[in-house]
Amino acid sequence: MRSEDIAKLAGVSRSTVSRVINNYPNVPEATRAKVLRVIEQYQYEPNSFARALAGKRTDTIGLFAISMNEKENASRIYQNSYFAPIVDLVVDTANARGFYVLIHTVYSPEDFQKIKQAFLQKRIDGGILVGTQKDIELVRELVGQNAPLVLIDYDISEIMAERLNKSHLAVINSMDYEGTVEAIEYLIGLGHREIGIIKGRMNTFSGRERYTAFVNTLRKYGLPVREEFVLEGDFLKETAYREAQRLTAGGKLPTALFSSNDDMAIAAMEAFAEHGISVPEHLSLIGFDDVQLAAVISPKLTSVKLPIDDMAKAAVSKVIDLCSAEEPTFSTVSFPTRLVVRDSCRPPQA
Amino acid sequence: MRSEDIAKLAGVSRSTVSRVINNYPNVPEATRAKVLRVIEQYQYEPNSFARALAGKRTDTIGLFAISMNEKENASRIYQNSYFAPIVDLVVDTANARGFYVLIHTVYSPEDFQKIKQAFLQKRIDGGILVGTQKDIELVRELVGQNAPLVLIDYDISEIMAERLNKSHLAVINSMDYEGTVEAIEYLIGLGHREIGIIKGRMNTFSGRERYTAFVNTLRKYGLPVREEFVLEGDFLKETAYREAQRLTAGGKLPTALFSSNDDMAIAAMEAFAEHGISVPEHLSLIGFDDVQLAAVISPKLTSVKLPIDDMAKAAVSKVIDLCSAEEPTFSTVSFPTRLVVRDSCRPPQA
DNA sequence: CTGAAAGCGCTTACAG
DNA sequence: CTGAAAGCGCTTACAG
Repeated sequence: MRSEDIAKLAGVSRSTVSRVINNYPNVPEATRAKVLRVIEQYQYEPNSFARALAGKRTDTIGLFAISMNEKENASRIYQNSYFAPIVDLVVDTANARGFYVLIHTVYSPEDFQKIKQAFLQKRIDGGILVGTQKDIELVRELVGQNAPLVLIDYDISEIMAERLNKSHLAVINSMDYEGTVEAIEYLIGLGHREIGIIKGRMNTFSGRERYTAFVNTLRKYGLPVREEFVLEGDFLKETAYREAQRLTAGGKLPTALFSSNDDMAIAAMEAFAEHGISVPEHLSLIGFDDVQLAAVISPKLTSVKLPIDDMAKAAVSKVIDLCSAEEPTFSTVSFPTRLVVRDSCRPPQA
Repeated sequence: MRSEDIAKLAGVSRSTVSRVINNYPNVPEATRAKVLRVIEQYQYEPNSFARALAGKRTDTIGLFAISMNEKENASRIYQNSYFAPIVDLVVDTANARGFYVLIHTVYSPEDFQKIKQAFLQKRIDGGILVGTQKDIELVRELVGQNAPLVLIDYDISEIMAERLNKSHLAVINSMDYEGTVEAIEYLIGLGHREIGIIKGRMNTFSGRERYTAFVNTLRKYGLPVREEFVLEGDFLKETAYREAQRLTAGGKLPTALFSSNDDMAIAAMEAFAEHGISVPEHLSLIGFDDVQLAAVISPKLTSVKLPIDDMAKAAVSKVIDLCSAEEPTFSTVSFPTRLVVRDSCRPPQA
């Protein structure tokens, strides 16, 4: 069934059928009704490729989850408490607004090509990038294609520096700096003076922000940043587990530990438990993200809530807006975080 | 950059460019190299819509997660321990095989139209359906379009009855019946004679299978199926929590409870805990699916492992195969389950 | 208000 | 081995 068939059946031309489908104003109600009746009767749907080829939008957006180096281990997208909700919310929001979403995971630099291809092949109207390693080169390339692009968790200063801010581009962030400050101040308020950190990925905006905020806050209160209490991390459980082991082996423990995300906090907690160090009795622990599990494990984890709902929804709104925007625009939003106090922190033992 | 431009640059015709792109054999190595060089130089990618329109495949498959009535509550796709891994694995497997995946969630009967549209609009080469409510009418309609279709968790006898088995259709199941039998026999072996169940969704093949297997196994061993120990359920936490409350309120408890999935088992465990009933001391509890959380909570949940990896991968392989199949074919696979014994079961108290 | 025609960027018989 | 031409199913100026 093609538009031509509908046209014949309705006794009009293809042009008119097209006008009805696209809801153009210049067609009399009678004609419209007649055509619509035939369309419904035959359950006609215009071929999306022909439409797109003839200049219409594809009504699909791309969602690219970048997760370098994570292919091998078990911790993948769906188990990643950060990606999973984003995927879900993006799909839902887009669907509700009549868009399809093409989803693709990027595990290696070669996979990046897939993102470019999706744009180049005109498969999508615009795209959302989330995850690590959104190098400025990639962003520049993508922006070069003039395709609407939304970046989740990205340092805007890079974009300003590259003068990319007059493109079809938007950046969605969370206020990680402020959230971390709140967390550290909470620990300090509890009386802690020996505070450690498990770092996140440093090739991530939020990872850097959380670390910087940690350091600055300690300094602000005149507390030392002790090297042996700074654990390397990459937002993944495995590394955090190993680092926590290493920390316990060192003999000396901080009285409180800030973990750059919940997944790592939970992994560290396991490592500690195995060495008879219990939270919060021996060590206060605070996470970031406020994933589902945080409220389920025992002790319940105190954490900084990431406004992931808002971020995902905003991302979809932004791409869709950008798709129909005439002029290049750059915009950026940061959503606030919030400290959720549970049972994993306590004043230090005397 | 269009194929015509490439053709000019390379000094050949569009036909030849097309032949090179599609890797046809009848083009001399020299010509191929020449064209390829230009293509790379300009980073040319053929417009996917034009290709599709001209008869090529779209190289994208659809993944439709059907989850009726779940929109309102918080338990959505990404938190659903069943959907989430499927989505992840399907995307990964498809991507690795060079396919894009269009993802769509279906929350209401109206949303079903979206599935049909995706096919009708020729957006996808084939589709995978997973979740509840895959009514035979929908399946029939979809099959009517002659589009490759893979159903995860579906009663094949319905398909046979409808004579749909000479279509581009495949069904992927798990051996839920056998898995349930194993679980119940394990409980019986432990000495339990008063065994209850939390039912799954009855509009789901696996839900029915698990229930039937439960009933049949009790009967087989001459044990009663006591109505008050049969709790209604829908695979979701909320309902299970409420039903568990109801059970405890009734005063009489079974000595063991089989839950049709882990999510409900965990919810029930919470409800019990609040009433001072602890697992496994007062009540043995066994789940189904073996989700991640099962090994994390305390007590660790004994569960029947669902071969979700195998299922998701097989689903992708199947759609892709069906896409290039000439003749209509029907096939079906069932992957075995496995009982994973942990700490939530114990012989009944004397 | 509405139709004929050109065009979107490919692929694929058809000739040669 | 390779090009000219038709065709895929739409949309959109252009006339009228």
